[in-house]
Amino acid sequence: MSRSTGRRLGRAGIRDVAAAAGVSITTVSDALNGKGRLPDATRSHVREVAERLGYRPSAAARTLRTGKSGLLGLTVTTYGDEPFTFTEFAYFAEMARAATSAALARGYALVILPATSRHDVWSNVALDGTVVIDPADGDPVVTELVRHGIPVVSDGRPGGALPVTGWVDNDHEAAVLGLLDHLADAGARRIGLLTGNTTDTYTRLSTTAYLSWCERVGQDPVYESYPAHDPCAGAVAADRLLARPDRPDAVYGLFDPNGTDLLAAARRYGLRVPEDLLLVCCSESTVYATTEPPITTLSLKPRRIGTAVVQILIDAIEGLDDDRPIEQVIPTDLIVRTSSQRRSARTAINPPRGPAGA
Amino acid sequence: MSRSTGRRLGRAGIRDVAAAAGVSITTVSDALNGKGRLPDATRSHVREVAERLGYRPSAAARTLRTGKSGLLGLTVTTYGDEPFTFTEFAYFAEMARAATSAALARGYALVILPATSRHDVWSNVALDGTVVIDPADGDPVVTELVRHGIPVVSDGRPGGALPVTGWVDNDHEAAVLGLLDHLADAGARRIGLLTGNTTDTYTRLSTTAYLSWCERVGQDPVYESYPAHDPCAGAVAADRLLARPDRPDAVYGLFDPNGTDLLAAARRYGLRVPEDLLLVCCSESTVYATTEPPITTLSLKPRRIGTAVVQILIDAIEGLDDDRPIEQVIPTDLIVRTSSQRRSARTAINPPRGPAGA
DNA sequence: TCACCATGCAGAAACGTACCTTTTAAGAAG
DNA sequence: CTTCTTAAAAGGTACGTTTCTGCATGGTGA
Repeated sequence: MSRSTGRRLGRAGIRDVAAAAGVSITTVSDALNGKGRLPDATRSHVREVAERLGYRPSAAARTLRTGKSGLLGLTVTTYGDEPFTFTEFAYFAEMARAATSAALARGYALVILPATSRHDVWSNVALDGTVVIDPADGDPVVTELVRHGIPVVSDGRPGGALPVTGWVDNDHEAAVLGLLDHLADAGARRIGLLTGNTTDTYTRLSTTAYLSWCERVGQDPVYESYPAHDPCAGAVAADRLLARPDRPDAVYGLFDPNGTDLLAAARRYGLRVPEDLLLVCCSESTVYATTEPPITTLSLKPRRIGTAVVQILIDAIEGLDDDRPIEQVIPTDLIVRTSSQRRSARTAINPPRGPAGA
Repeated sequence: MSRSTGRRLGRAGIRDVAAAAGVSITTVSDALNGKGRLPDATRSHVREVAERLGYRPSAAARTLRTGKSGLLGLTVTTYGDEPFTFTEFAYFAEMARAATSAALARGYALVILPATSRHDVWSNVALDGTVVIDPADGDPVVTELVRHGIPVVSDGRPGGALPVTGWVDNDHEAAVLGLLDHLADAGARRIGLLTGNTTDTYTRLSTTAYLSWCERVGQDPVYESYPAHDPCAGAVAADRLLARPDRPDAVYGLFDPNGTDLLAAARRYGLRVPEDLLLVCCSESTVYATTEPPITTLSLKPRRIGTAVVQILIDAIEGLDDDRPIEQVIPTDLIVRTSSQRRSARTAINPPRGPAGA
């Protein structure tokens, strides 16, 4: 009845465009989507009419029809008790940014979703695939998604035989070993570790790599751990580490804020960096380039990871699986600054030197 | 034909649940959505069957039918030439995090979208509403959305008579004036400003507030500006500012990294903070609590802003407009630390809390 | 006994699009 | 003139829900 003439109060639909252009619905659809075989005259005419009516195709209808929504989930698992720690550290922010850019470049958009969510939120959005950051072993959400045929690519090697479509990760063991060697080369005799008591893959692999390195070189492990989600706990743990009787002469901090925390702690104990204490910290933040002294950092290259994860995911969605390897290891980057460079790597470890004049 | 028996290869639909449960589609829908009038026996039976079949309602179909997708856009305008500077600073990360949490708590999810995007990405996702961070005057995307009846709430007072549904912002002028007064109280005679040459509202308002303050107290303005999207330019500009013949004895940096940049520049010129130079910086980062010395920061309270923006938006979507004011001003928070406290101002405010002896 | 009503459920019409199939028109080849 | 080929466009169905309307049934008050 009121079909061909006036829309009630909603947006203009494809029918209205067809009526206004004097063609059929099929023609409009084909003209707008560049399909079918239509003369350019018809095509441009339809386009013009659609533009004039302010026609915008219904994403829901298109998704229903085609089965593709153009949406990718971005899932962040929670650390500790925090309800939702998205972008808790610079790493996540950078990674999410790169993933968003990469997705957009291929016509997809990212939907931010928490790993531990009520079922309904996940059901209410049609996802073509999902990126999972650091999934827990046997994550029920991931299992469910894969069971329903939705591709899942994880940032971080999945544990517990999680059936993901692919993953991207750093070689954390190699990174830690290389970093510890670097500190030892700079003259460190006893290297300490500031780590988290969380069970995520990154923390676990890094810590075990540290322990195995210690065993290899015959050093007693010296480490303090703390709940990574508590910002204050890091400073306290840093203090604890430097207060130990077996105080280390070099420290590696696994988390982003550890660098400034350790620097502050060193100051409180009157330890000079790098003369009395070598410092390295895993961080993506640029502040460590301008601290006093600048601190050596290990970058996990979140941008490359975010990009790679999305590429693999979209390839899987579009059936181009053979393009790229399903598993990718991104090299880390040790940015060496003053805090890990002892002036004389070979001479006495603690030469009494006054501060260089201005 | 092959309708009631076997789904071809896709997911189980509501029809399959109805058939398996021996009821009608209507009954399944009502049972699962808690509508209609059904005895609890039927309801639980249907739920059980649906669970057994692994039934997940199609979000696309539901959206098409109801007109509500449960998705909110989160739009970030670009700074300078950068293609997409999401979470360039800690502010965005925190704000996005809070917005995501708030949305999730009310059953919505956020879709990250760039302000300057190809049309098709915006068309491909059904949005119930959109959050826009710091929209440009007369932003075409915003105009288009509003014209299509989609609620838009902005973070930042919209300029150019942009027809948004609502907005949330700080009182930037008041914040800057209060901060400058604080520096003057601490003994500053000539306060400099490190600012950006971008045209966004925050930069503009803050800069003009600085200029009017200078005029009021009769001080010549001393400022340097730089392209805020270039990380290196900030350090250079900080250096420039302290190299001027009319060197300020206090500086306010508008952007997050300015604090460390200014601190590094001060060190290069042999200026002690706060003795020779008072420092304040607008930042959400926690690193400034542990720098040497700790730096006073102005927090814009991104979490409160993110939460408020989402609440207003969802209220508008659900027609609860009368609940909250459509425009909200969030107070800023000046976190006073050593860098802006001159000794003579009062006695020692911060007794050095060294760790109690080992 | 007869309305009458509440309860429990089923039928079927949308929602707006994409695409498969069919029709029409118009030349070209026989 | 017929038949074949091809371009151009129309018809109609399906995607999977929600929801309006309506049909039974059985108990209740008059």
